Parts: sequence; C-alpha cells; structure tokens
Amino acid sequence: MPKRLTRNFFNRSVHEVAPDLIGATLLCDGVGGRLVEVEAYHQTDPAAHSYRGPTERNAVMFGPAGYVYVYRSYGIHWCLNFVCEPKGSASAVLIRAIEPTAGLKTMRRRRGVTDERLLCSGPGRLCQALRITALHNGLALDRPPFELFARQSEVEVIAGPRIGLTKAVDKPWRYGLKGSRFLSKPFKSEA
DNA sequence: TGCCCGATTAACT
DNA sequence: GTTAATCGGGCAA
Repeated sequence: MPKRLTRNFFNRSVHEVAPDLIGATLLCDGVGGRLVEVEAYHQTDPAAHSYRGPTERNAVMFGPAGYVYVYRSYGIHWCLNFVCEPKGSASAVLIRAIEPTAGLKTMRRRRGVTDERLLCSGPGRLCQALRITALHNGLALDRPPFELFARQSEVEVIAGPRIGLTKAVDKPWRYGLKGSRFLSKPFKSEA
C-alpha cells in the first residue's frame, strides 16, 4: 500500500514541497490521480494572492500547512492549492494538472469530454473533474474527502516559468513530471 | 460606489 | 491567434 502524506509533509519551504508533490496521488471522494504539474507561490511573490496581506479570500493561506485553499478564477473556474510552510508564511502550491487514475467515468461525466488528456490538464479542469469548490476551502488534506499518497517510485521533475501571470513571470516555480502527456502545457525544455 | 483586471477555458477566425 | 464568459478583490474617488 502506498504511504499516506500527512499535514506535516507541507510544513517546510514551498519550493521543496512543490517538486516533491510530483508523482503523488490525490483523491477527492475516491476520484483523482497522479499530480503531474504544480506551481509554487509565496507571500513575498508579487504574483501570489497573499502578497498584499490577509483578506477574506486568502485567509486559509495565512493558516497552518496541509490545508486546502480554493479560489474562484475569472468568475468561472475553481483553483486548488495546498498551503505550505509554518503558519503565517502564506505560501501555497497550485495544483495545475493531474494524470487521471481513479474515477475516470465520473470525471468524463462531470467534464463532458471523453479524451483522458482533457479531464484534469489545467487548474480549472481538474477542479471540475474532482468536483472541488469553495466548499472545500479550509479543509485538511489528510482528512476526508481527501486522500493523499506519496509517490511510489522516483520521478524526473522538470521546472520552468509559471503560466498565465503578468507579475514575476521569470520565476521558474512551475514543476512538472518530465514527459507526461497530461501537462496543461509542455515545458520549453522538452518542446 | 465604480472601475479594472485576473494563478482560465472553450469556442471562435 | 483572438475573444467572450463572468464575478469578486483591490484600489481610486
């Protein structure tokens, strides 16, 4: 059986946690898969929601590590983050793409597409596939409905600039599973 | 209060 | 490659 990750896993630098998450398996009510793409955000980072200090929306980011921060993107989509570092650091990892392994039929129904590569390849898409909404904001990652398992083998992690930003565009804080077909976009170094 | 804009996606040309 | 959809946060007034 794969080893479960607990909240303690997240209580260190977001730049260590983010690449370590590649290959881990996330399930929500039994539906999900392998994390293949994430991005790191920190309070000192102009692109982070926490950059301008605590607000009602980003309050969870200022809390302890190992909890879920969910926000509405463009008024349409939900985006899923894992809070990292000691309380107050306001850092988090954005989950950008998952390789679907569990609940494929459910995900196809929720997404309205059949192509496996379109189920969870993007932050908004994976939230729709796993049915993650504001109701999950503030929940612990090691408690239901979530299940999080450590990767079972070594993986090759690739890094590059984050996607969709207008600030701090040069920071190479996007991490991905090298060669994965399920990335939201290819990394430049393997294009 | 009003205005601008975004850690996106799908459907266009 | 371009653009609409859609709405709350953040800031100016």
